[in-house]
Amino acid sequence: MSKRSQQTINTEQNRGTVSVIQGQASGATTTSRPPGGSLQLVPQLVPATPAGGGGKAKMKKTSGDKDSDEYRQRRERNNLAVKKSRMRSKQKAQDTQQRVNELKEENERLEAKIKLLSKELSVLKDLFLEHAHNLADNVQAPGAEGASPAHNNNNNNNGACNNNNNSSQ
Amino acid sequence: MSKRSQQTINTEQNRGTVSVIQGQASGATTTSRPPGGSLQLVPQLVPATPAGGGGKAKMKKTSGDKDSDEYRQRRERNNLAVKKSRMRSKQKAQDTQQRVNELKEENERLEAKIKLLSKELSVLKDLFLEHAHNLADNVQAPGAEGASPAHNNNNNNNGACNNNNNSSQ
DNA sequence: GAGGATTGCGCAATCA
DNA sequence: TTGATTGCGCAATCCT
Repeated sequence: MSKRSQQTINTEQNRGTVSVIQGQASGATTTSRPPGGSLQLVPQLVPATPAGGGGKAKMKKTSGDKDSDEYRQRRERNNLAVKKSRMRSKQKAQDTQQRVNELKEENERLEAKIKLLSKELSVLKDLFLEHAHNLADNVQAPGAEGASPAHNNNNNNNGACNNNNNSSQ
Repeated sequence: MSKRSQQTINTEQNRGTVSVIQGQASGATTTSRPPGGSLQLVPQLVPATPAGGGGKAKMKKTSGDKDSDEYRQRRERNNLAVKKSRMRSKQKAQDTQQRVNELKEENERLEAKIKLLSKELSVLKDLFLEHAHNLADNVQAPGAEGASPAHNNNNNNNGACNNNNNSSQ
């Protein structure tokens, strides 16, 4: 992650573009007060013109700082890249949000289905239980011969297997 | 929306304006730049006046453009607000992503549950069907004993176990 | 090592 | 008026 940025609000052609880098002073939030002449903390200056010596900074077109053709080209390309990147980033965020919505819907559908299945299951189980009871009752009555609850049922049951399952919600 | 912020592209005009890289503190942001010299310390004032050319430089402390005290204060506050806003934005995006993950997990759980319930239901239904068939068989062939493979149900019940399984969807 | 992709940051316009 | 958002450009990195 980058940290330092420096924005030079300046302009081309002024040969004096300088960037100052200031170390971070945490906590200092005060408004900068122009001190009479005392220097503040550590601001380090970085001369923007690497040109050697105090003379003329003469940058070639292909390497000059700031106003060279190449610089502008690079900046422009970067600006483009930045735009593109941000666009995609934004798009992605949007997609993610959409995904959340879809998943939420899906979840609701699934929950509903679970509810339905559960109800169905419950009904069937009840049916079974009821039936089993009936069998048991009827088995007890006649002369038992080692009747097991599940098999060999002499079931005289007259109907009584009614169950209404209306899964209503 | 905003469009033209000229930070750098503005051409000519201020000739000494320098920008500072400030870490985070709001402190000194201004700089002056003696044209040619090597900079070592940072005077806090901004020497270059933006209104160099034809305008009148009239900067009061409380309304001047660019270098006024108030301006700096406003900028600083805004920078702070921007940071805050971006932080929140980023946090939100992160949360959204997290939400997606959670929902995905939840979905899987639900799907698994559905699968389980479906299986259970299917088993019960089969059981039911089998039973029903047995009953039918025994009703049809009362004379025979030990006709059905699994159960030996002597069930006089006339079928009639009505099961409504409305499985919709 | 050149060049696109990201990212943090400050500015300014705009919203609320 | 003031904080919150948002688009934009710059520069430092990151990543190919």
